[in-house]
Amino acid sequence: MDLKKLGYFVVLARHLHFTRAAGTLGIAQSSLSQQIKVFEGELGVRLFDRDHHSVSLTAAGKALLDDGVCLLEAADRVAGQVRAAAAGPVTSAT
Amino acid sequence: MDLKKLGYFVVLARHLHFTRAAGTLGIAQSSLSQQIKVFEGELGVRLFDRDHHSVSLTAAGKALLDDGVCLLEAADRVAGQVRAAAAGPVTSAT
DNA sequence: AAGCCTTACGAGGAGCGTAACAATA
DNA sequence: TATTGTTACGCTCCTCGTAAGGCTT
Repeated sequence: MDLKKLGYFVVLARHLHFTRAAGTLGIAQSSLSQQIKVFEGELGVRLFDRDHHSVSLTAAGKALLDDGVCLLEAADRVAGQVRAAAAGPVTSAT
Repeated sequence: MDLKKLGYFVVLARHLHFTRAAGTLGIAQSSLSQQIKVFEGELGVRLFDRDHHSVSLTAAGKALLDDGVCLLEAADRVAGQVRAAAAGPVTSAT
């Protein structure tokens, strides 16, 4: 489970549009296509149904969108807490 | 926040011994040393105090050990749930 | 013709191993 | 000297971008 690819997935899941999602992420659209495919391969699950003119989430994709966002936020929070712990090891209160 | 490096950190934090931790992880000891250093750099925090014959957790390291394990487990759980969602979209009960 | 996703191919960076080095007991 | 952690160097794989291809409207 790679957090980087998970982030790509979340952005794409919100746009449901490779070109725009790639723009948001600041990478090429083809790279996003590749990474999503790799991510699906790693999970062994198809996350999106892509027809030539419509991208939609599969059931697995919907499940991952919910939990994935939480996971990403949790990771961010942990990083912040670690930095805080290093800066000022507050025992309990202010 | 890279989950792979976080996993390395957790194993090292439990062994408090680079050589053994590297053995557990199945990588070279020097590689572990490098990855931990990179990880510390990414977080901007020192995780371990290393003397030549003793490795110990800093305050930040201890904080990360607790939360990091949870994060890793959460990531694992999410992956499992996604696969389950793909296999059998159980609405509520059996 | 225009828009959208995918595949092919090449460049750059990250991760890893081997080897060499420094310090402690 | 044996053990432990760090640094240097080279290799391999992964990620990304550009270019070309195929399908739909």
